[in-house]
Amino acid sequence: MAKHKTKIPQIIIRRLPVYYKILKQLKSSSKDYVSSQDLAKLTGFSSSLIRKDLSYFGTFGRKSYGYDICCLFNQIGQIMGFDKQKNLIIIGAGHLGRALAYNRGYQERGYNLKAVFDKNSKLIGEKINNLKVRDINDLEKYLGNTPILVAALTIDNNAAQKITDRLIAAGIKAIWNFTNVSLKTPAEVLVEDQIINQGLCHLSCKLKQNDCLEFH
Amino acid sequence: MAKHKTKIPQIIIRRLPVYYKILKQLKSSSKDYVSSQDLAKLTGFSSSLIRKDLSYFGTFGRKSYGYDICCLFNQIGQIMGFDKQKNLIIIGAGHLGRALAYNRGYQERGYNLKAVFDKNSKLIGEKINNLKVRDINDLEKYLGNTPILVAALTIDNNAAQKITDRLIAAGIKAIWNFTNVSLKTPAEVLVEDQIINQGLCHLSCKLKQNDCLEFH
DNA sequence: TAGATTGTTAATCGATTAACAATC
DNA sequence: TAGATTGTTAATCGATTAACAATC
Repeated sequence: MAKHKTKIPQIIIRRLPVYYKILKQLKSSSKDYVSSQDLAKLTGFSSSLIRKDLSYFGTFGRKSYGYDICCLFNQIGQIMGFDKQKNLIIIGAGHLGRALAYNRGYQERGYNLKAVFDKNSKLIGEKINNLKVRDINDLEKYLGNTPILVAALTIDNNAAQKITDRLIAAGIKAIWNFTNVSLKTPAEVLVEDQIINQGLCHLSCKLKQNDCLEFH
Repeated sequence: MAKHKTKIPQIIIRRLPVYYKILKQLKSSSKDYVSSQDLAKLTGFSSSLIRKDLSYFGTFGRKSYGYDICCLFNQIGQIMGFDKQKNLIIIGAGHLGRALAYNRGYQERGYNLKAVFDKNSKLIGEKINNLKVRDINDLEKYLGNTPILVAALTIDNNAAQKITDRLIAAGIKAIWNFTNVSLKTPAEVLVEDQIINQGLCHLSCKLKQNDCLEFH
């Protein structure tokens, strides 16, 4: 796989999971190769764009055959770093934290869910998907003993920045942020905002444009 | 508010919720006006882009003052259709469906959560956030009696397309899709894919670029 | 071979930024 | 008034598409 000194454009990063998902489906089909035209039909992107995206990382295709499905799947997995193990914790054992604890899809992407934390003493000790809920007061102690890269934040908005500061002080490298707070972090700490309600905003906006909102 | 015959570009639609969120925060501050420069600092977009975006919908600003915070907040809410009531149901009372049932943020955007459905007889009748879980077999009957615009889909992948077909046959106009399936729908039915694991993909990709994955 | 399909270049399209007249 | 800030135009930048030589 070609290594790049320059950063991968954000816009390509956003398409990689789409390719990955389609290729995963194709893996269980009888075909070995897929052309950029086939991928265009399945992704909605143009075949030209797909070839351009893929050529950004190296030359994966075989002229007149297309792309080896398994090979490309693995390559894209590697480009996204799925072959590297990443330990993950969840902060907040509420409804959303709980749903995340049951999320499938960690392993496939190289994530290991290691712990769930909460401040509510009624929840501490409870088992969620075989993980004991830990006391948030033990956060620093835990992080001192276990190398954790990523923390999912599913807590109240008003506690978000405080916990973020503690996580960063304890060496966390990335935050998967489900709160509505725009977290302040040093440049080297990654934040991925996962705003659930954004989907509702987009739908509302598009429903309005389709004139579906007039008589409701 | 200026009405447009042409569609709002997707890229602007994606920024509207960001403006909305920031303006909501500003509303509870002591200021009445906000300049495009202030908004630039808060959103990360350039002031030029912000003025351009807003001018797309009309002229909201006041030269030398900036934008009236409350007025702009309401305008953007209207542009996104938040002033119109939209009934919503959730299909699937698993961990994710449950989390969605407890989601705050519906009302503010004009959504009313009306019902939760599941196929599991053990769950049917249970109360989730004051909503009784209904039998999926009663879906058509229910939709025949109650006008519902949007359905959130939090069910198994292998049931997703089948339920989608039933929802569309019963008149649903938009699907908030939490499954991993690329749903096939008629052009006039909106689908908003909310792929939870996409955030994990992006984080992994960026961690790799920051060389955080080497020794884990 | 003839047909298919890649990888890449050049052309096009669209989005962002810079700049500034208008004006509060 | 002088300073601030919008709304808008023109310039720039970046992303997508079209086209095609290379080649399997």
